Amino acid sequence: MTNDLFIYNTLTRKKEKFEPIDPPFVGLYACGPTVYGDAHLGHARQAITFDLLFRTLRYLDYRVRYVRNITDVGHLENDADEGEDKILKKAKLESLEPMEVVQHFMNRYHENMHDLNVLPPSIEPRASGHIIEQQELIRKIMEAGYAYEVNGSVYFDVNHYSKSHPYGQLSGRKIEDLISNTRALDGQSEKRNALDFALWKKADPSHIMRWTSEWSEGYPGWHLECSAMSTKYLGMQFDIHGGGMDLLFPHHECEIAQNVAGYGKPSVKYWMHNNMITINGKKMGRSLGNFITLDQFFSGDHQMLEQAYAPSTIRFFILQAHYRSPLDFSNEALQGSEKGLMRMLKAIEDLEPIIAAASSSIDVDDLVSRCDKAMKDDMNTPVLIAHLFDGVKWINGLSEGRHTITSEDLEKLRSLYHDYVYSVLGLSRPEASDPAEGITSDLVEMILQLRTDAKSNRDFDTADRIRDGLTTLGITVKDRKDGADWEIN
RNA sequence: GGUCGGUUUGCCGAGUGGCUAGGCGCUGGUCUGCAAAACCAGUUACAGCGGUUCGAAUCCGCUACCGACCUCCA
Repeated sequence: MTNDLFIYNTLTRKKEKFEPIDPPFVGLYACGPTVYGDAHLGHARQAITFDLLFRTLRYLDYRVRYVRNITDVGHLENDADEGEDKILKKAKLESLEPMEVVQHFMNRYHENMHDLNVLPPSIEPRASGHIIEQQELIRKIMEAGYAYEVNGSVYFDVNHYSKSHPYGQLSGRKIEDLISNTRALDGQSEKRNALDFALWKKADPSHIMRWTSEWSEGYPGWHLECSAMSTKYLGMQFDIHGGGMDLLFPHHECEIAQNVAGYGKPSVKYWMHNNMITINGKKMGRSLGNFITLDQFFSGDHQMLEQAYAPSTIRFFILQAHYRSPLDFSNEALQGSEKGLMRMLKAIEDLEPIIAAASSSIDVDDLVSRCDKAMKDDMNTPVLIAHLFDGVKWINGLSEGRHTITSEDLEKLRSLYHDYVYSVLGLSRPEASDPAEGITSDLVEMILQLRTDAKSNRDFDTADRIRDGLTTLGITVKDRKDGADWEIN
């Protein structure tokens, strides 16, 4: 089995063999959320995609430093807004300190990520904590001659830069097309060219989030933080930079330009982008207002949701599509994922009591290598999951005596599911967190024992009355040969 | 308008020039006092029209429709 992982590099538009700059170390950076609102399904996809990559790389024995930032400053509403950023706008609205808003939504984001079994990154830097580094980078870019100051604001000179460097390579754009298609917005008169983007913005008097600098009291432009923080923690050259496809242009394109202008060469070897979640065929996003937050999914409290969905169901739903394909939300699809996940998890539990035999009637090695191949093919989780479901059929066959397995193969099969389902895919059985759950459980067990006794006395009236009573309470009884299982609906 | 991508069976979604993706649903069956659950089996599609090929859903062209980005966005 080789260790060759292939990943799709947006920069070259090809799947490439992953070769770290300094093996076994891997530097991974992914653009995290802007914390001015609750996280929605799209944020989950971004986080899960790069969590999956983080887990996959670790599974392949790489030593990974994963940096995922928190944007807590500097995202301009648009250039015409003259100094009011999103954080600040929300803060005014709710009469809170900007940092309080940031803290609030950051905490909630962390809770959501925990629920989704997204591992904490190695470092989670915040833009507001790296103003010095960002200013440093602005100076470097100015020294190199690729930025200019106007009225206390500093802009990147895209036109000048593009004369000696390719601009638009990552997003596949041509500078001429960009020039002819860029909308002329109000308040851009300061810029030499409509394509130029802000590195530093002078704050207007009403703007409370501000820092001092040699140019003005102001705040950094929104592309700058990722350039500054990624290189601070991962070095001038690092392996992988990820984010949502919607960040490709202009955000990541600008990042490349900033790094080349400031540091002399590009910093990122592989660019990876996850696709969007759609809802009724349209991208789910804050700006469109058509999003469903993760909390709403978990509670079922949204008009479009027919029920609550467990975090692991959401995770499985996302992993059942390839990260570069769009994924359309629907209740039907989510319910399908819920059922499928339960079936998979049940099979893994059923793996435990299986007893080994002298020979195997199933080809475990083949299954292992198919799974391995799927995962190393640009993290093809839908195919991996399809293979794992093939194995589920085998496990059921083993449980029912239709298949046999040697102890060696059984061990392989158990680690296969443990490694892929739990460690790499990061799936888990939805756990009951209600403290009353334990007592409920004991009570139901006790009642069911009475019913089993009644059944063995052929007192089916009593048995049925007990079952009907439990059904009314929302407890489904599932008879086995030697008793009964149950679940709360 | 420009750039890029997509259109797969009831739904969600993989994939490849010739060989059953998978899940859900549905249908049938096994098990069961009955039911449910579980398990097993069945369920063969690739927008339209041309072309290349022994053979295309898979390659090429055109058409239709959809989406993303071009302004903050995961």
